[in-house]
Amino acid sequence: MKEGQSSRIAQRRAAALSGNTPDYIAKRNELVRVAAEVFREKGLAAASLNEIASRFGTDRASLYYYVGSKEELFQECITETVVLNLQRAKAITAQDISPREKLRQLIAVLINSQVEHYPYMYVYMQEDMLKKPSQDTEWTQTMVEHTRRLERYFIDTLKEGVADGSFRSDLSVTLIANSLFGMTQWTHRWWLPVPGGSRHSADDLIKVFTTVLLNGIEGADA
Amino acid sequence: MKEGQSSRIAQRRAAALSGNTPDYIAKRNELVRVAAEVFREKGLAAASLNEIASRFGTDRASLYYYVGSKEELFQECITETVVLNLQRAKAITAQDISPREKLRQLIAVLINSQVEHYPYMYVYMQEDMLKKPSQDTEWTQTMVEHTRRLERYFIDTLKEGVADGSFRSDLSVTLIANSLFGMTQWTHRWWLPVPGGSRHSADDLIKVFTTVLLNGIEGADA
DNA sequence: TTCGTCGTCAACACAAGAGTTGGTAACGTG
DNA sequence: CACGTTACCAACTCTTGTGTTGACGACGAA
Repeated sequence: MKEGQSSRIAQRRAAALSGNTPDYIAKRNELVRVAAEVFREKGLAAASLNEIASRFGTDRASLYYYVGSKEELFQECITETVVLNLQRAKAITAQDISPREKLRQLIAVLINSQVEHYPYMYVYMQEDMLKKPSQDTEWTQTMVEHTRRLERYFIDTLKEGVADGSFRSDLSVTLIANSLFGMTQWTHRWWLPVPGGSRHSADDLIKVFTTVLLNGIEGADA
Repeated sequence: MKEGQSSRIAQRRAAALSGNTPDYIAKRNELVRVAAEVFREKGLAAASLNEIASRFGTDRASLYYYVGSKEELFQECITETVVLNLQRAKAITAQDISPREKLRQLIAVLINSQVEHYPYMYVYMQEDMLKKPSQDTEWTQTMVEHTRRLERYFIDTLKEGVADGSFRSDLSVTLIANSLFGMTQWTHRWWLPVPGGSRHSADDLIKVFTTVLLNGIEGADA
């Protein structure tokens, strides 16, 4: 398919999309949801449109009535959640509360976003954005930028805590931030945020992560 | 290719392998090294034998003189390192030292293995073993088993520390172990263990991870 | 020099998957 | 009931990638 042209199915898709009918939108969202599940299970490359279509209860060709390409489907899975997380982090750091409380809330954002948008965030975690300098599309750029900004909120909060004496100053804030991301993001490998998926709740994770990070496991029983 | 049969190239490969010539072994190892790099950059599914062969400086068909399949190549990248880690963890926990010191050494094992066997461990990190219940091969089973055993050494050490009062008892040791794995394994996303790859050394990471985990960031400057 | 094996590769067969086409059946609306 | 829209799909093309074949030059040993 050439640059400016669009296939017939693309035209009909555009028409349906601009028509703004609730049914169409709803079904498209449902498709994205199903796709995200498959992406999570298989990874981007190994997930086939055949399987997605099958689980969606329709034919592979029909997917193109809702979405232009596999890549678009993947991107749909991610963008919304990332942007939302960014907004939340911004709101949290803007509050007039202690760095410790900010950090607690920031950690909660990461964990909760996995619950709320399950399985969207899983997809994002698995596909390494930094690993794709080759595909230097505008979308990729934006996502990398968003990730950096999110990281920034954590680092700024840590620095704030170091400045006011809440946090010790002999450890690199960058390394601490990465420790923190490690704890929270790695959950995608062992924790299923669905009822019955794990014997630990989201609150359990938030409690342990914040406790370990803020107080360490050496403290006396609280 | 049918079950018991083997292609001609497979026969010649077997012959070369049993011949035990140092040159052949060395070149095969070099191939595995190159393949691991590509796997790390692209992921298993997206890495093509074409690219691996190209970087290896030969034709794709020639790869089959050294290795039977893409999957075999992938498995070669992983097994050795995992087994070595397991041995080290066993030796560490068998020592007559404090749980704290055991934990410190265990963390060092994880980080150092990333340095020594870079980029092998990266590959292992990216391909989720637990995500492959479909391909229930013997090798997969073994790897899952090894992973569990490694986890066991960490959990046992944590329990030991809880028992002797070194560690607080109100946090799930499972969750703590997973926090710890998160910190260390997530490094594959932001840290390059090569000279000039990062401004943080392996020892920097080990120090911060152990400090954060054992003492927490709230302690006074040590 | 002759012969074998070593490492290589051009060329092929085969499979899987992405994206497109040109329809069609169903269904609501005039 | 006629008609347009909606959602769908059988069947195709095209691309990419894996694994195999058969042969060929190089090089060392007899």
